[in-house]
Amino acid sequence: MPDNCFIRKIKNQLMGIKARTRVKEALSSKEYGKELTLKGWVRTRRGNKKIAFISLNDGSTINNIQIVADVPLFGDALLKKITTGSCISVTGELKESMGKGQNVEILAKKIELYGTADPSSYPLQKKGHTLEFLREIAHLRPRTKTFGAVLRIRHAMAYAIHKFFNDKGFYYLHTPVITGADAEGAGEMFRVTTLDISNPPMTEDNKVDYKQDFFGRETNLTVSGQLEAELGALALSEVYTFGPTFRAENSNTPRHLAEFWMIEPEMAFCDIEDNMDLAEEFLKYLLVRLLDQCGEDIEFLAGMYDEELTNRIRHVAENEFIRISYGEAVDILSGSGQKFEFPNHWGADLQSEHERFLVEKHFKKPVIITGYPKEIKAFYMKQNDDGITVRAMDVLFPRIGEIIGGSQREEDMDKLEKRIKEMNIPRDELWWYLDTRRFGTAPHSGFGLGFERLMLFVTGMSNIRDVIPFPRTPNNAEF
RNA sequence: UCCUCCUUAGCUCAGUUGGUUAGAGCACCUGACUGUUAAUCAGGGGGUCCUAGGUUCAAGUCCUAGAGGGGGAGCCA
Repeated sequence: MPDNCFIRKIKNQLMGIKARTRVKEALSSKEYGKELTLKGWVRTRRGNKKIAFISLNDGSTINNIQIVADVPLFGDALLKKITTGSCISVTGELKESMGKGQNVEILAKKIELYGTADPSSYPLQKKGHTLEFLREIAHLRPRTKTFGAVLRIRHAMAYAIHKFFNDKGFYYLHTPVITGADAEGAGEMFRVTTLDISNPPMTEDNKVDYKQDFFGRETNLTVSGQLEAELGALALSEVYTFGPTFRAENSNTPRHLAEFWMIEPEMAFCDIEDNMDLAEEFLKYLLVRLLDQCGEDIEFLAGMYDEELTNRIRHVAENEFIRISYGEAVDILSGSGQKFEFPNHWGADLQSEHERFLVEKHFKKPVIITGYPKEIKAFYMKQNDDGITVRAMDVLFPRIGEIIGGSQREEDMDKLEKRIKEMNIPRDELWWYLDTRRFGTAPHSGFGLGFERLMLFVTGMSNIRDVIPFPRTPNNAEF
């Protein structure tokens, strides 16, 4: 019977990696006396003439492992080069630690220096840095505890999203990143072109001649995969997308990115109630999994940035979401006695302050609001019989506001066409979308979850630029 | 895009009613120290006070414009 170590060796060989133990594995091992090889980046080195202590991290866990090096054995020259930020390989014996602060350590027998990091120019110090400063060195910030934690959580959430939908029988649909449609009206778009923008070909009536462009037409980066996801749902029944999304809005807020990731499930034979059920189950699933799998990282972020983080996650995971109509929300707001900067009235969209009041003060739970006036929502949303509201739903979370926006879709060809006309949407560009209503239409629903909004909630970070590795915002596309 | 606050050493910041040579902590460099825990102790080097104008005998400090950043708002996910 092969032991775990043997299996790991085989796995590592398959991956083309020489046998190496990850820091996470070493820290939880009790095989004292065993010789291990660890590789990683140095967080700090301290000590005296006789003995040196090196904190090593390889990103497998938030915790560092302590390497103990006998100074005479390795020599001053080598140890002096092992500074914060340098990369080393250490082979040594796993030991119970004599010192406080860690259970195990590695007594080094061999140290190989892969890469030095000049201490006078390496920007990361062992002291804490502000998040604003770290944004300027986004190429190095994954080496900090905070961003290590955030990126591990980001991975865990992305994986959990795929697992949730896969286990429910959804198919992952790859919708296009480059789109020819500018119909959804979800926001300003980034143009995609290979034309020489300083000297584009012109038509006779002095307009840019996109017929000569790469695709023979105007194209943009997608603002949503929803319309294409509907095509998938009306064939495979349940699909979801999970991909990059682009908005060229000049939004300068801690909640907006020009490039972000969105998850959009779309389900045939599904009404607005089923849609809300799925959204709630989905979010709770992710939170439970998060607490189960990312405990140490969450604990660190809670201690560092947000004392209430764990409680808030648990509270949302364990409580029913409140479900109210737009009309009820308006009544609660006007009857609340609360003074708002922008007083609300029926027909106007809810302001951030209104959403926060409902979620954080009035209900103290996530709230799902449905039945918005059709005037303030998109053309594709299913119209209610009252003729004035649509089956939209917004899921509002504490701290971050709208985390999900969705709806039951209008499957009736006549109603949909009428709405397209009323809202002046170019019908010709949507012939393929309308075809699904011509041929075998079906009731269906879906929603969009902003991945980074979810990340804000689960990490306790307060700026969306700190939950994506390389944020793109107005005036910033470095790295 | 609007409102508001900020920008001084590598980092985080102090700098009085405008007044000599702009400071601190950490980091860095040198040295000391036999098990450290963001090690400790002693010493040292380090400045385009965001940029450009202006007011003044004198500007880090006051005024104007611009750039960058934070927070709030709008748009939204």
